[in-house]
Amino acid sequence: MSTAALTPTSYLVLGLVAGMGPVTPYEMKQFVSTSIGCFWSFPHSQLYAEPDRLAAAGYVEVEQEEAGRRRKRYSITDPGREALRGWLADPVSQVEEIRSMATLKLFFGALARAEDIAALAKTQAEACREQLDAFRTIDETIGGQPGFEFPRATLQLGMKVEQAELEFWEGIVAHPPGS
Amino acid sequence: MSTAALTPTSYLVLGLVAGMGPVTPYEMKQFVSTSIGCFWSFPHSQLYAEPDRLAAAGYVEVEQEEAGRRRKRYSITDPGREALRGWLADPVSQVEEIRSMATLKLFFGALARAEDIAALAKTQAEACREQLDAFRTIDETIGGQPGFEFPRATLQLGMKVEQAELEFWEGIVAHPPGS
DNA sequence: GGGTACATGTAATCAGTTACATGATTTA
DNA sequence: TAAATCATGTAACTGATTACATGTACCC
Repeated sequence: MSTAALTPTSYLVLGLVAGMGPVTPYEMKQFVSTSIGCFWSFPHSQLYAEPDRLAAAGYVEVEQEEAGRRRKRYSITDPGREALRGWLADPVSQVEEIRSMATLKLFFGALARAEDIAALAKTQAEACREQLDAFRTIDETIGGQPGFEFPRATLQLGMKVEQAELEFWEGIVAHPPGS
Repeated sequence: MSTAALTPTSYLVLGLVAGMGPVTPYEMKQFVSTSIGCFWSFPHSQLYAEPDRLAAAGYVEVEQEEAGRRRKRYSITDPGREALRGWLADPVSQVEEIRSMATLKLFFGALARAEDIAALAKTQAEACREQLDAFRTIDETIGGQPGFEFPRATLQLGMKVEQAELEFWEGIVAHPPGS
């Protein structure tokens, strides 16, 4: 039971275990791919490594199947529930950085050829449109299903941000900087 | 001269060296803190480690002062310029994920107390407002200075995204999900 | 001339990614 | 029953962060 600080990934997994009940890494993987994965993706190997780290810290319990695939199934413990509660009760006072390659390239636009920047902006605008469509599809699929209000809210955020970025890149296409 | 793939940080440093001419890590640090740092921050130790990695790959040259602080000063080479050009000419077809702790907490909102989510939303809205103000101040400082059109454009993106996030969190404050 | 802030770097650690590898189940 | 694919993991690597450590210049 170490006291090592938990990472965002830790809380993500802890939240999944808390919300999904006794669960295997693969079940989490399935769920992630159609939900959180939209705004916080990671390789499935994390879903095998992190639960064991959480178990070592006493935040989850593991039970392994005796036969067949010998799956490991994780459940949250009281300390885990408490840690999750504490994390959720601590509001985030920082805003996240954009940190995108596209923005980085735009920043160095003066070193690029004008047509490269134009292509960048067009490609990004198109990517934003596709992402926006994908979000809308998911949003319609979820619909008004009870119990999904919060995931749905994050989707709304994704759409708002994507819309803003789309407008920005369209603006760059229409009026390239330094011209 | 290795062929290891360059990371985003590599290109960031390469772009700085290309744009600033023969430059020391500290000078890059100074510049970053008032520009790229807004949307892509990192510890200064990277500005000491990465140039040496780039030098090993032949993308930059290093010259060390003989006396005093024995600073290392880096300049871009022809292969480096070519690598940077190639990178800039390759449009980015993916959009970046949100990947923020605040969004993660909102996603798991059903496991939190209602007042925690309210506090989260209020705190985030306030943080967005402050960030927006900071961006506006920088924007006014840069003003219409020639040669800063591209960095300024990235600032515009930051403001658009921040504005969208602000509206979103204000919406959560006004109408909490699942109520 | 001593303290303080600025400037410059190194070392150790580690989370996250990449790549690999194998077992179980389905389907044709 | 062969092959494909689904499911489940492990091992190695490494970029990024954290923490440490020291040197230099300036100011009172």
